[in-house]
Amino acid sequence: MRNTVAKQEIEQLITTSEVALSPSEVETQLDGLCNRVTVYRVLERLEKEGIIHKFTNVNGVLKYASCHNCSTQNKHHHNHAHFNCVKCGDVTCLENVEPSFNLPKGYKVAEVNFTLSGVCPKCK
Amino acid sequence: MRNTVAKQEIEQLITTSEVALSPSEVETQLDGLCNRVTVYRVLERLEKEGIIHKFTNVNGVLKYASCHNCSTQNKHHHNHAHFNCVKCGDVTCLENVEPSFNLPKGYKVAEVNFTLSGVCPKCK
DNA sequence: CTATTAATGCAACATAGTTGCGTTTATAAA
DNA sequence: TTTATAAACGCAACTATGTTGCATTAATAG
Repeated sequence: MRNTVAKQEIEQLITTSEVALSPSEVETQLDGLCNRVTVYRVLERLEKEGIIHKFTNVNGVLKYASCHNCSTQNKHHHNHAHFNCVKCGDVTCLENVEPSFNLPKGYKVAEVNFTLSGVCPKCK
Repeated sequence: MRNTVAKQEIEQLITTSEVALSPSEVETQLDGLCNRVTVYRVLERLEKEGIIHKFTNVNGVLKYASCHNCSTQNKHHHNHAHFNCVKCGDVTCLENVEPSFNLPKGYKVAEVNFTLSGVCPKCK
């Protein structure tokens, strides 16, 4: 992947952000640095490279966040929980929260999307 | 809520369906019985009445499914898992699968969205 | 410095969901 | 049974989100 200006800026934005960002939020924060389509494409590529991960919030909105732990492990996985605050709207990774569950036989799980909504500590 | 034709048909569709349905899937199956906007509005009302529940699949697509267990309990809750098969595309309720997890202090959970993707027993 | 091709911008399109408003119709009351 | 009322509906228009094709630009290897 080429080291373009758009890639640098978007990667920095996501990795330094406290909260997960949607493509349109990224676009807004870039303030015209690049085209809307480029935002989608760069985010897609960053995710393929394993630099960031994606998931959907409780409303079905696509969100991206950076990985902090996964790079140190053998296998990348993003099965941790995400929290969607209904007051401030922030979506954050709860990297240490992994759900446990018992599936019926016959199901083969590839991905886990575990998003909680409610009130975060800041808004409490 | 008035007992309209659209309400009857959509309620029956959702409750008899083996899989969760999106608004557009409902619209297709109704085959012109009512307007697209009506589908959204009826689904919304059915959900408010607690007859059906909604959630988003792994791709962020809104899905509706009927409640089988919750009406017999004191409190309605839809914290069970949903399974999204990547082969057939079906999204089904796993009504008996509830995730357990340990949240950090300060978070107050209102809703749980727990969607697994992978291969279902039929497609295995 | 040059060639290659990844990356971008633009325009156009597709899908999903929402809103306002005039009309229809289920339901309760006369 | 008829009538009044407001819920429910249809239509049109709009916003947001995401995608695709293609010509142009620019990062990088040689």
